[in-house]
Amino acid sequence: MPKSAEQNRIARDSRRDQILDSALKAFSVKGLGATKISDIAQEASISQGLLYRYFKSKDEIFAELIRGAFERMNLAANELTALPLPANEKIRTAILQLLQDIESNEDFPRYVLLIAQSGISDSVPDGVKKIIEENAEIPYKAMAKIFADGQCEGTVKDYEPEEIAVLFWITIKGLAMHKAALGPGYVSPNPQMILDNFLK
Amino acid sequence: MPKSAEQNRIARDSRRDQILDSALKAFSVKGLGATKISDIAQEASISQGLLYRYFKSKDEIFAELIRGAFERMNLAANELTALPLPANEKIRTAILQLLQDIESNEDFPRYVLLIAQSGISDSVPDGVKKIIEENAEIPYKAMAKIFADGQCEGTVKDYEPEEIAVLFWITIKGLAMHKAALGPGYVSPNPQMILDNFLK
DNA sequence: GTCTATAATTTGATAGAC
DNA sequence: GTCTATCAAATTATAGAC
Repeated sequence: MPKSAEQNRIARDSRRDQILDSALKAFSVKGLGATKISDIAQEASISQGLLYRYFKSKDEIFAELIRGAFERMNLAANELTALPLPANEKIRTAILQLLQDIESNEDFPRYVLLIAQSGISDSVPDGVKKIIEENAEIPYKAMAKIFADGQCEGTVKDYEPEEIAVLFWITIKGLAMHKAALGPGYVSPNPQMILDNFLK
Repeated sequence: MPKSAEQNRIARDSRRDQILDSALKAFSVKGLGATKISDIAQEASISQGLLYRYFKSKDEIFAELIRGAFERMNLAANELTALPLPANEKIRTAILQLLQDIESNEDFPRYVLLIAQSGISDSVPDGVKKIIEENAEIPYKAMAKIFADGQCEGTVKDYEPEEIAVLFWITIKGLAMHKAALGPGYVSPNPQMILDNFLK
């Protein structure tokens, strides 16, 4: 009995995901420019030629990963904003969740690295630049709004909400990169110390 | 009259410095793997061939930059430690100086980026890996000591000194990278807000 | 000291067999 | 769908002229 169209699609998607996952590992460690197509193929345990059945180029794989990273981040930001909680509880929830992700979700620091690298490098493909421009500010604005709400509620420190949001995200990015650089044996910071930076 | 040996050495050193400076610009923006020798030569306005009169390879240039970066950082850490001030004043001095460097010293964020990239990437040359291993902990230990002193003096928050030191450095690194990613028009954070994270 | 030209190598992408 | 073989382009590094 031949495979159904549905089965074919699922198999194809799973192969695609496998390649994307391998590419994420490679890109996050070596960067876009230093990652060879052969690195990705080897990590995915497939031949170099087969990879081109699923993606047209290295840049396309990279763009797909960045797109996915922002999609998840924006989804998370929206969910957080919509939570029926006072601002200080939203902040507590966000920090605990993000620290948890850094600790135990292997892909999370990789995505952070990917976005950090893309924002800095000017040698990313044009398509990716556009994605970054369209999305880079969203998480900052989302958190700035929550911090401003918290100030109205009297629970958040009295600095400019935009500045607090910058501090918030560079702390998260910094911790993710710190873990990526130092590996599993890194000094995991007390979540209360992080919360302390933002809440009264 | 022929140039003296001394004059020759100075001319040679200045050319070397010019190449290193161009390489720092290129590496910090594109990363080690994506930076081509021709990029560096073009940035320095010299031919590709001439570059090889001063450095054996791209890796050698990279190693030289990393070596220099750690040298400066360790020097600064030692000077700070030796300052005849109470711990909270040392911390204030360090933060104000580092924020100032991020703002107005163009090379500073570039060095931060360089070290951040080298710590994460596993495709750095072996010589560089050794330099990183030997030096990576020094700034963390120096600041942890100062925070511990400050706790004895009653001016620093009561979290683990090692954890505070991690938070300190990821904040600095994060701000440097944030500026590098967003360019001159970035949101510059209130220094008092940063200080607030560490001092009682 | 400096450049141009080029050799040698690496790498991205394609073609064709199974 | 998958792999091996191969082409074409890019890149490092060297050689030789000025």
